[in-house]
Amino acid sequence: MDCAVNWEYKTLINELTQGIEHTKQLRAHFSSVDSTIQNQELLLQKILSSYEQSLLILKCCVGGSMVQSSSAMMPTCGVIESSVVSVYGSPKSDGEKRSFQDHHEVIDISKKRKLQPTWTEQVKVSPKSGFEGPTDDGYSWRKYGQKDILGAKYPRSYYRCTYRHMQNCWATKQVQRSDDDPTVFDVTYRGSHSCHHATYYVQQSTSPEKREFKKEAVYQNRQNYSTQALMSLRANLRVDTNDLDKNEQAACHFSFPPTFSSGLTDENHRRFQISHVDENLIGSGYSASFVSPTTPESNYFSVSSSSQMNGYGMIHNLNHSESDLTDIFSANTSTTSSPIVGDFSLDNLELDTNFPFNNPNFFS
DNA sequence: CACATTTGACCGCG
DNA sequence: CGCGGTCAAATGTG
Repeated sequence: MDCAVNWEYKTLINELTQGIEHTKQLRAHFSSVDSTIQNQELLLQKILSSYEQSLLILKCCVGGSMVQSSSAMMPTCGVIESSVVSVYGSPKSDGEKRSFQDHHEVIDISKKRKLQPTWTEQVKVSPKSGFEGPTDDGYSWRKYGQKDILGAKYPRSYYRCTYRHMQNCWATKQVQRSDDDPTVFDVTYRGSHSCHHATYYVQQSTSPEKREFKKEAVYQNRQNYSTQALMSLRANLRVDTNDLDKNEQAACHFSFPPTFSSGLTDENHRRFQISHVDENLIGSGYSASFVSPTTPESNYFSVSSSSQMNGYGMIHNLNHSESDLTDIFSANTSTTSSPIVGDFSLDNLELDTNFPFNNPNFFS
């Protein structure tokens, strides 16, 4: 399947290009008075994300031979390019989708859905917030259903990304109030965002009451997270960030690429943690083991047999499988490529920038 | 009018 | 066949 190889190749190029671009931006930030630490962290995360994805692609492709992976990866590595994304769409409606629905692909859809990484967190809301549910988490969600669940006191709400159609973002989440503690909501996320709208609080399209909801806690969470993420990055990415903390001023722009672990949102907490799991799972050098600190009054995470707990008392339930890779790839770059910067050298990164990324022959 | 939410119907899976 | 997840028409909201 040539298109799969092609996709992998393109994605790889794209990711590495982004990595370079973001690193360059980061370098600019280091010498900029206007740079905030958050900006720098964001960029670092983007960079890391790009390299992680590239690594994963390489592992997928090299590990199990390109030919094999082509057929195997096509569905699972989540081709979310606009031309193909409809595969993941509703089994009903949309003539566009039908063109992809030969027998194989129908199976793939179902597989894909199942294999999408899911993770659960418990979000405690303060009673004064009115028990409306967990606040917005930096993404725009649109409710598409509600169900009474057997044995549960409260109905479960289903949300999908507002930008599902506009940006082919297939992230969904389910919110269910805990039976025991009505101030606690179980939020199950499925799939990761490929949209560009994972903004802070700027362009919220959620309802006003939601917007009001617990922003401070989330914000604090993000801040803490960012710091931790930065620490981890320093440890894991081997980027020389010694000067990072020195620049503290603000020039905020958030336009997150739909990469696996970018941005400063809660959502990205989760992604980092997933990547940590992937490391164990895949046995790769996947090294982003971010921890997600939290404040007692904000988010906390549930314990279960499959949970991971970090040093901050934050726990994630991660239902994962090898095909978590899927999501990494499905979170793929809808950011289209930034230009390759020829004169940039990543002195502190252990990456050969002379690598012939643009040479298709490398992959053949 | 353009969104978002609600809610009953539908569908696939176990 | 029941349950959970999703769809989509109806309704609500700004």
